[in-house]
Parts: sequence; C-alpha cells; structure tokens
Amino acid sequence: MQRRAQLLECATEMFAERGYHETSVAEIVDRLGVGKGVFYWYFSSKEELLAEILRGSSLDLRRRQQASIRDIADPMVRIEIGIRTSMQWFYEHRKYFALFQSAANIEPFASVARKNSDVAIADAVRHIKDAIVEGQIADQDPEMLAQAVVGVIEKLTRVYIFDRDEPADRAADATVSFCLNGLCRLSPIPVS
Amino acid sequence: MQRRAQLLECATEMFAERGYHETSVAEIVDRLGVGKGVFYWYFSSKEELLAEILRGSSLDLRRRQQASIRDIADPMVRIEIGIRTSMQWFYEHRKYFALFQSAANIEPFASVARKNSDVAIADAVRHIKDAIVEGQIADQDPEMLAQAVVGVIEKLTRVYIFDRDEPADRAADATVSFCLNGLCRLSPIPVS
DNA sequence: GCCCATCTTGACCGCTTGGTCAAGTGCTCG
DNA sequence: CGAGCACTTGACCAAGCGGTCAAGATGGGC
Repeated sequence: MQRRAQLLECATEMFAERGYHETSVAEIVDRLGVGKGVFYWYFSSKEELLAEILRGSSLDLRRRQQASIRDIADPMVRIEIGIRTSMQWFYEHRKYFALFQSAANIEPFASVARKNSDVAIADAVRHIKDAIVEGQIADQDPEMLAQAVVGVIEKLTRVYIFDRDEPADRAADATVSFCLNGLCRLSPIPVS
Repeated sequence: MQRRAQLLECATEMFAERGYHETSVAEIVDRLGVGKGVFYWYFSSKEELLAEILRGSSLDLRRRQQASIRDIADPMVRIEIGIRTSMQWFYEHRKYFALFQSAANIEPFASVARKNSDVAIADAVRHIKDAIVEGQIADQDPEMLAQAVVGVIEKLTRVYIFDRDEPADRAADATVSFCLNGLCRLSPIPVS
C-alpha cells in the first residue's frame, strides 16, 4: 500500500479512537514503524491531514447518498432512502462518525464541519420542499424540518451504531419511523 | 465576588468560546489579572475545574426540568414542557451548550457526559412509557424514541439558539411539533 | 505589635508537542 | 558505474503546556 494511504488510514483510526488533540504525530508514525520525516514528506501539517480526511470522507458519503436516490421520483421515498443510506454508510465507516462530530468542536475545523453540514441540510431541504409541493408534508419551514431529521439521524447513529455497535437497520427503521410519524401517531405508517 | 466563582465563570466562557484544549490556565488567570497560583489554590487541576463546571451546570438544568413538570399529570404535556424548558435553559446558558457537546469528545470527560446523557434519557423514557400506557403513543422502544427527541432538541438548539442566536421559542415550537407529528401529519396537532 | 491563617505572586520546572533538517538509503536510468 | 531523484531517518528545536513553590501580602484576634 502507498505510504500516504497508510498514514491517512492509521491517523483516521487513531483520531477516531482517542481524539485529534490526544493523538500526536509521533504516535502515528510509531504505530506505522516509520520515522517522523515520512509524515512531513506527505503532509505539510497535522492540521492539513485531518482536513484531508474530513474532505475525502464527507465527499464519499455525499456521493453515496446522491447515487442511492438518483432514480427515485417520490420525494418522501427519497428522504427515507437518504436516511437509510447515510446510516448504512456510517455503519460501514464508523471511525469517521466520531471524527465528524468532534471536528465541529475543534477550532480550526469548525468552519469546514459547518460547510459540510450546510450541504447536507440543503440536500434535505430540496426533497422536503418537493414533498410540500406535492402535499405530502404540511407547509412548515423546510430548513427546520431538515435540521430535525439530521438531528435524529446523528443521535441514533451515535448511540446505537457507534456506541453500541449494532447493525444499521434497527436504528434506521426507528429514525425513519420517528421522522415520518413523530411520537403521536398510534398506528405508525408502515416502513416501506 | 469570590475568586472561586470568578474563576469558574471566566473559565466557562473561555472553554465555551475557544475549547478546553485551546484555553490554557495561563490565559484564564491573565484575563482575571491574577497570578497562576490563585488557580491552583482553588482548584487542584484544570481537569477538575471542567469537571466541576459540568457537574454544576447539568445539575442546574435537571433541577429546572424537574421543577417545570412536577405538577403535570398528562405525560404528553410533560414531554412538551420538558422540551421547552430544556431549550429555554440552553438559551439562557448558551455558553454551557458548547461545553456539553464538546465534553463528550474529550477523553477524560466522555464518561461524565455519557452519564449525564443517560440520566436525561432515563427521565424522558419514563414519560414516554407513561404515554404508551395511556395509549397516547404507539408501543415502540421507548428508549429509541427518547434518543430521537433528544437528538432533535440538541440539533435545533445548536443551529438556531447557539449558532444563530435566536430566542428559544421558534426552535422550541418546531421541536415540539416535529417530535409530536413528524414530517407526515398534514394537519399538525396544534402546539399547546 | 505580632502571630498565624488565608490568599497571592510569578519565576521556574519537566515534559510533550508540532515541526525541521542534515544525513543517509536505495532505485532508476543514462 | 555513478548521477540524481524519491523517499526515509531520528536527533534536534523552540514553544507552550500544566503544575509547583518559596517568598511575600493581607488582615483579624490576642
């Protein structure tokens, strides 16, 4: 494997497990059994490394989302599939989840995290607006609805997929059901 | 004001604005215009300081939640008031919000944050179970519903109250409406 | 006036960190 | 073979960190 990719992978794992600040460059290169110079041959700084990890992985997630809903006409189904795809992706890339969450609280990455989040919200808003036009969702602020949906996704992903290592389905079913029906409905609309 | 309280307040602000790791003990005491020894006279370590801030504030939040729903019989209304109270508290104590969120990603505080979260979830679960018994909520996993509700609260608090500095009402209305009705219900149950 | 407990000072310490760099190593190509 | 490029090494560095401590201040009670 290429050195660069090795460094990327190793650093991702260590950042995810122990945090960005708590993982030193020395530890990363030690784990790979190489000298420190190798790190600075491929990356100009530790900060740039995390920025690249963040950029690459959020791009991958978005691509997968887009691909999964490309051919779906019904906006409600697009929302459901979007939720399921995201959570499945987080299941397969658990290590990135902690990274996304903590990057938002690390000064130099807060703006990048914010931008990524804005893109995701904008995508969701589009489908929600379509659904409102088609009369499937009541006319409310679409951005707030989008944020709420993302909030549920993130929370259930964190607790059930990340912390408790469950497979994605159960949490995804619950997320879809909650987002569509909320707490109240006594006979939930069956999940497709 | 007492030194101890000054240190607590000053540190809280700085941790919230710039992050725990990014704020040094030297900066805290400089801002107060005192020597470093003062810090270590009142606190045994920087870590203990944050632990105390976390303990104190989460206790205050919980007390306020409990007080606000004490005399309410209907579990559904307890849930709604609980949501509104929490978000109002976060509005009044915005600086603590960032702290709570980031503490979960800082190694030595993750377990404390986890414990606090568990308590909040357990509280919500109780009311949800009551509502299921009374037939107001369909019989689903109460813990998942609780996590979902908390996810919406956290997300809308972060975006509208913390990032955009809006007052709590609009975000709280949206949170309650979404949690009760989800996306689908076309004629939302009016917010009480 | 003096003692002693409480509080304050800031120079100092040991240690870790991100980052540098002169000195290699090994591979390819002329 | 040897020139030169791509890569690797690890000792080294300045900066910053959390934390310590001997040396004062301050002030109330005797």
